[in-house]
Amino acid sequence: MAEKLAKRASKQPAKKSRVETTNELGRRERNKLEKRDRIIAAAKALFGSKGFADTTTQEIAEKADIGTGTLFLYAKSKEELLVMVFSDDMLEQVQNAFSHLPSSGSLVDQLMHAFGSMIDYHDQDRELARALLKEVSVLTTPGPRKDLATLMRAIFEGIGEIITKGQSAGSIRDVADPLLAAENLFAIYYLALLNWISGEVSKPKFIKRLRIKLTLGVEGLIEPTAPKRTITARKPARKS
Amino acid sequence: MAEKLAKRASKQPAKKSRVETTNELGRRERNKLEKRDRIIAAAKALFGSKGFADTTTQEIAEKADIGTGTLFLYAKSKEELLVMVFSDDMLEQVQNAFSHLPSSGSLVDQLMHAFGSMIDYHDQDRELARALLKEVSVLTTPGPRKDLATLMRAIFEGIGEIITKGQSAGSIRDVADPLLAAENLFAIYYLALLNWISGEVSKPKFIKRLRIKLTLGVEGLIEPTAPKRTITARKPARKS
DNA sequence: TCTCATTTATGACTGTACTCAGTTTATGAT
DNA sequence: ATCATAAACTGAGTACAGTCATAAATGAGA
Repeated sequence: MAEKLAKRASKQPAKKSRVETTNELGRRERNKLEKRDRIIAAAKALFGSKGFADTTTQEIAEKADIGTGTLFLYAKSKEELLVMVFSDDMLEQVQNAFSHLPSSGSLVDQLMHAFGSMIDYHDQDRELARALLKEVSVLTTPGPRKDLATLMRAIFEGIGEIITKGQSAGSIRDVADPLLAAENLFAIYYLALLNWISGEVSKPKFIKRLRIKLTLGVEGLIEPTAPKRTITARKPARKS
Repeated sequence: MAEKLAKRASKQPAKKSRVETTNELGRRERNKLEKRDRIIAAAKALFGSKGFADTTTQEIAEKADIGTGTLFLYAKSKEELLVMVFSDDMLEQVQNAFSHLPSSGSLVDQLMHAFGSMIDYHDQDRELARALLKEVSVLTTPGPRKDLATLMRAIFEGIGEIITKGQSAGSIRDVADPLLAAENLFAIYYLALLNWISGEVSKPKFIKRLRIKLTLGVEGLIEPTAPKRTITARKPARKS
């Protein structure tokens, strides 16, 4: 749930300034928001029951009680609509995943808890997840781009926090930039997810393997006795 | 170049056994192969000149001198055709990237060389790369699946070899499974690539950041003084 | 209240990916 | 050669995402 009302509330509310009788939005904005909600609700319902591919934009428009063309004022394409519909959901899911972490357990355990929760989410509807991940992997339109950026920030901050906890507990190096490390660990998760959702491996196998990969990602590849780390990129002698 | 002739040569050549006048394939198979080549050539040319979105399947069929319907006997969809067309190219590119690695240079330097070469490849035509990566990220149909699997194996083996070299040189831990590590490092590359191709960051920034991320990935997050590594997943006390 | 400009909505229409019923072509057997 | 069977091909037709010219709704100013 949580419909996120005041989303694209306004570009410029122009100049209703001065007396401003109502703090609320004008009829225009209210209608638009309400219509947007109807569209999202209709699309979510249909995608859920018939699947993404088998749902036509006509059907969505009909169910949302708007004209066929109107739909495309709210989403530039069917795919963008898909992202629009589920980005709220996913954000909520992510916040949920990071909010009740097991206070005990290793760094990897904590990561697995968070990722596991996201995995379960996608596992609810594999077909939909496939369509969604495909769309989300390469985004060009600014609307969904922004939504995804928000989602990613939430994820990276969540992971970053786990890492920071590990740092203050002493098991994690301080030089490791938590945000950067978060991106790396997420990358490991994401690619494993894509592979899983594409259908080759079973869920338990995927999860087991993910844990091993994350462990390796956390521990690194270098010999513990090897020379100290260099966090800034180091340019070789010279060339080109 | 390199058209990879004997690809999907045959399922079961039935039973031309016995006398077998020609070691070569029958007219049927030859026609099919030749047609496939024409299709790939036509598609590649058109995608290159007009872009993926602006090329119609009609045009491709026309240029390949086949009927509109015939095209879809060779590729289930326009997207699958795209993957078909470029998976050969990419494999070649990858083999090239890993074949002349700088013999000197750190592990990260070597990785950057290989990935850099792939990045340049995608940089030739961003629009096409976007379409391709989007399609490749989530694959369901078996044809492209197999092609991608081949590609990935080549990549993982290439990276794996770099890692193995590092192991025998002593800087890399022996317990680290090279294949697993390769997957992790590739994941870091791939997500950065997706982010770049989606248009947010500039190429130099992307490359610089990638190097830092890979360095972090190689060095890991744990305090060098921390307890020894556990490569097998370790189950917590109990729960659920 | 009545303009009038601007924003939002609409559905008939268009372009195109993909299908399918019918046709052609190759092949092995006689 | 001739036939029977199966494999491969074909393009007219279909379904549907997305467009666009026109219409309705809204709100600001008079």
